[in-house]
Amino acid sequence: MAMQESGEMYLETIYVLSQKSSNVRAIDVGEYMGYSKPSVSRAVGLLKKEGFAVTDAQGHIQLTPTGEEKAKHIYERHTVLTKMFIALGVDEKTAADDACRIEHYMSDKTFDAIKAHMAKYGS
Amino acid sequence: MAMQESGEMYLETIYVLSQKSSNVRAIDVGEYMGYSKPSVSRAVGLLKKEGFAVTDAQGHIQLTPTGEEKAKHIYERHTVLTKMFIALGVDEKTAADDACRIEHYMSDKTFDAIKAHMAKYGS
DNA sequence: AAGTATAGTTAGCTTTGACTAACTTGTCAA
DNA sequence: TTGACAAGTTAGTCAAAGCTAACTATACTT
Repeated sequence: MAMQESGEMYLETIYVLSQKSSNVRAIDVGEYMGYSKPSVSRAVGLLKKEGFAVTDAQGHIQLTPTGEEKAKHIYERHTVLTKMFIALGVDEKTAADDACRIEHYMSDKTFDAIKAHMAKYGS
Repeated sequence: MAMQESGEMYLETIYVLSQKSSNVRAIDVGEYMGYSKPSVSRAVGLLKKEGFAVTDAQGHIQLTPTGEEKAKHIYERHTVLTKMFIALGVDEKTAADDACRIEHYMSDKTFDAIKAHMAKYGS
């Protein structure tokens, strides 16, 4: 089955945190997202089962190539949509919040059209 | 608590069907949305409890003023977003499908910015 | 070495919103 | 008038994804 919004958010968060520090732990993910430890534990377990992440003996979470690809895919939506909303005059926080929710529900077709438009005319 | 995507979709569907025929029944809503009778029954029950809809003895569903206002609010998102995506070169079906999902997750601020932009430059 | 704090997991609860099966109710036709 | 079909409801199931409580295991401190 296709990944849900929830799984995508965990993937994206792990990806973002990986950019800052190479040691991403479940507790960091939980703090970042405002979720409890068991919720993260469960979600990371699912990501592992689906082949998007692995953990080492120290509990450090890393994305697999597939996981990273997927995370980048989502994160690109996040950045492009945020930029578009800001370009339309929306404040940064609202733009980012909206992008964060919408990014999971937009088809590739529509996103590509937006991306192309932004590349041409976007600030 | 705030209404979820599910409730908004039922409201919107009742609203759209009301435009075509004044007698909207649960079965029509179910067929339109592809949901079973019990799902619609339950959902309409919730809309009634929250004051967004009423039914008469014949089972005809009508939106209350509050319900209609809310439905229009969502439906406007639907039409404006669909138009925007089409203006960006997306095919009609994809545009409508994406709008249908995204409409529930966009803040008023961002939507108003898009609406204003479309009013100025939109086709 | 013992105690404490931190991190992760397990078990079980809750809500949302779908589903099927089975019942009720009302209308219409033979 | 009786039988059948259509519409709606009730009861109970399931999955997703959050939660708390309580357990385990590791690691640091004294």
